[in-house]
Amino acid sequence: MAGPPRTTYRHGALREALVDAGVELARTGGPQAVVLREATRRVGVSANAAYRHFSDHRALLRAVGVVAMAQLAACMEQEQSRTPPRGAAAAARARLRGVGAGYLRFAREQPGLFLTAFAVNAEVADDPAARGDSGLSPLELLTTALDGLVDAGLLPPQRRPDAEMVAWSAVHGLSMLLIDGPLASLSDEHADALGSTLLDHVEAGLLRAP
Amino acid sequence: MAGPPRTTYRHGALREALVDAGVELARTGGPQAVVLREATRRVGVSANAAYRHFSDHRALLRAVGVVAMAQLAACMEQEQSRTPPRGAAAAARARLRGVGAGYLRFAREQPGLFLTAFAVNAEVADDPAARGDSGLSPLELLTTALDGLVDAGLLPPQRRPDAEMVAWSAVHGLSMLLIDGPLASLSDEHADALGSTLLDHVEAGLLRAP
DNA sequence: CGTCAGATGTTCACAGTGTCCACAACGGCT
DNA sequence: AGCCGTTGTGGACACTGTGAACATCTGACG
Repeated sequence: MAGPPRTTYRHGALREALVDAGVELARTGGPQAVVLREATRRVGVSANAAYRHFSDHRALLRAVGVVAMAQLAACMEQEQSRTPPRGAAAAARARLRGVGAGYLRFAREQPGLFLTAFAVNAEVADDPAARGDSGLSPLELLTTALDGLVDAGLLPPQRRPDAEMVAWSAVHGLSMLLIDGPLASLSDEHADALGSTLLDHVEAGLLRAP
Repeated sequence: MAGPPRTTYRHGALREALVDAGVELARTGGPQAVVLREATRRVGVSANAAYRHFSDHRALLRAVGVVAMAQLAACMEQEQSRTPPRGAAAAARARLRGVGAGYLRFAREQPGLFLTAFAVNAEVADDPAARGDSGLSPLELLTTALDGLVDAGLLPPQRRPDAEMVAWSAVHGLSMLLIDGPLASLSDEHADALGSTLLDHVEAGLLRAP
């Protein structure tokens, strides 16, 4: 007499499923598109079910942001391991370059996720899950790369303080301008070239004059 | 016998009033806070009245963004006229510095408006109203300053291409990081110092080595 | 093995938002 | 005076986030 047993009960991984749905929404539509009800709809669950796993709509957005931040870190690491360096100094430079290149690439290839990561940046930055395979957050990857440059004797110690903020500002700003700023209509080639130029400038501003 | 004559009819400047209300909302709450119904409520008019002047909620937001962009330009101009320069070369440098300092100051002092201006950046950038007193948009102010540096012999012509994007990226990125990024909790003093350091780096990266 | 508490999902409900449509008032035109 | 386009109103709808009460499942404990 009882109806068919509900398949939605005890989903088992509702939280992950909702985050996945949210990530997909963010990927295609940015932070604005990650709407709680739509995520539950995609998972096939009632809207309020989400409230058993997230206190808030914002909590869901934050969880999506954490995933996005982790993917950013992964993208940076992937770019770092692209060209195996030879020589300690070259390796240190390549690691910084990888940080910047990965950042820019992620912003171009996944603008929705990129924006989502930074829409909740302050609340996500130090989440233990917002890390890449190496266990480092994007900021830590940058910091590590800069420390490596100091160790290699390429970055004068007196220029080390706040260097991450200067470098980060540059790539972050360019990313924003490329995503929906005045540079949004640039071709991929020009955008790549501009990214390269920008990274050159950053290095020029930081590294010890040869 | 007819009811009291309506004061809301033929408002005369409803569009401006709605934009003003929207600006106030954006100022205190950022782009998210500029909600159409609240703006009409503040003006004392029915919600649908807005649709006689804006096709869309987004159109209202865009109008607010234009005002914000104009205020950004004004802030930059104000900073430029702060310290009267002596000597052509120093004047050229001061103009670039003013561009960057004004940008950073506006982002710190009016984060809501700053974010609103860039929330709709692509649709606002070339609006004729998004200008300061000099009639120049923020980007044009920067371009002009850089051209001035070339004329003054301080910026090597081969480094001129894309220089605005490099410079803009730096200040824009720092602004974002200061507003709701990992630098949001910085004291004003530290933020100012960091801004100064960043502008130093930008200049160092651009200008001809002495 | 039966029962009961807590976890998890559902339904109902409400306020708030953007937006559409039909209507009303005003004011300048002929 | 009379008409018509402009501007504002009222009501309605779909959608969102969110709270409260209810239902169902599951694991722990007797």
